[in-house]
Amino acid sequence: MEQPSRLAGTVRPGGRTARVRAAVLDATQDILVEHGFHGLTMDQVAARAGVGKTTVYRRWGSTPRLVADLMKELANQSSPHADTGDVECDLLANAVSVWEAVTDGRLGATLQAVIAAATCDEEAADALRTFFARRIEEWATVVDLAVKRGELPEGTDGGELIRAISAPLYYRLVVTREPVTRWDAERSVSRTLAAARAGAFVP
Amino acid sequence: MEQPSRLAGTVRPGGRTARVRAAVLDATQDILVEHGFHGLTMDQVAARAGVGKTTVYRRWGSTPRLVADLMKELANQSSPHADTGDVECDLLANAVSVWEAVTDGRLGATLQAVIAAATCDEEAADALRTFFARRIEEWATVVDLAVKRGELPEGTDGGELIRAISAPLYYRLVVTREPVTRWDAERSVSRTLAAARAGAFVP
DNA sequence: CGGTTAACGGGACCCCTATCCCGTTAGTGG
DNA sequence: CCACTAACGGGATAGGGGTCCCGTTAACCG
Repeated sequence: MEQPSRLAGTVRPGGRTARVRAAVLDATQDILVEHGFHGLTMDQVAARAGVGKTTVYRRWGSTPRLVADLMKELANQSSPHADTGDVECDLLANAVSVWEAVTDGRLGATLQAVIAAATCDEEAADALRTFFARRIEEWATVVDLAVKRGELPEGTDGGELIRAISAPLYYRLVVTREPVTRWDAERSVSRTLAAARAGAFVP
Repeated sequence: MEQPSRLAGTVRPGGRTARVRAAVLDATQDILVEHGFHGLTMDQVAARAGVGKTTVYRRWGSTPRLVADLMKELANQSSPHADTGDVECDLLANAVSVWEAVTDGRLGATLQAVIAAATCDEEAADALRTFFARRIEEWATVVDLAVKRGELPEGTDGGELIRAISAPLYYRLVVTREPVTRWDAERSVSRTLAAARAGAFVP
């Protein structure tokens, strides 16, 4: 149930271990797409990945921790954003990437699974917090640059602005469960930008 | 597993049935507060409510449907909002009521449970959609009144404005899992209002 | 290339949860 | 007040997910 102790003996991160990890994480994502988080069992993951059930339990312990590990893996594949020199373009790129992530079957299913897992597992919640903290921080830089260029008021809080852009999209996805369209992404950008230009993001 | 057929024979909504329903829903909420949705089992609900396990299965069938029913019950207790004659006041009241709902142990636990249940059960998802659709519609009226008074631009979309106010709060609660404060509620109002005054909510 | 041992795999076991059967209780209508 | 039956309750059963034990495999190191 615990991650195996790394204190006694030597670690072996070599070939087989890495192969097993990849197979298990892949199988997990497949099952999430097909059955969602509620339909994810250690049993199925093991069978699908072609590994022993015991192995999955030993290394991950539970489905929430499995999903948390998957999220950490995806967090590392974070694609760097473009900096076009125009805030509206940059922020639209951000909103659209959120929309795509949420719409895309594979990534969307994983995101929703982590959100579900986070409600019952602190490790999954941490993975989620870390993931978004990093994403927000990355995108906040384009706001800072826009402030330097004079496109937005001095002192505009970049992190809060980025949050404000994706919030309506996730709100529709998870809370009100309304369809999320590209149109929603575009409107969120223009609305948030209107508030920002009016100085609403300056504390 | 199905709701018992109401076609053959007579329905008996009288004393005992209503008492059982109330006891079960109460027990459900208690368990949600203590253990969350993942720790909710039909067994515990039955035991806690002091009713037969069979009864709970017969009338609700699963925990997501139990939670969905609880949500419908709470939706009917929807408290009407005040209309102070000042948009900012009204919207602040809205944001604060969301903040309180999310912060309050009992209601907050239930809300998060329904959100979790909605990811794996269509009935729970429906309950959620219905609940929010109604709430949004109710509060949208204060926006319409403000437009009539000339406080906001003609054509402002009330529903979207209300969504925009609560979105950041739920976003923090469910997605980024950051703490939600009254300060967040206040900022959300002022930012959304700034965008609205700039005409960002006029299609 | 061969010994050492971390890591994996198969299968038996166990507990918890869902389901079923049937006897009992108590609303309902006359 | 009585017959009727919808709805409830207890207990026995079964199925599936999780745990454990121990033999096997293959990475690491000299």
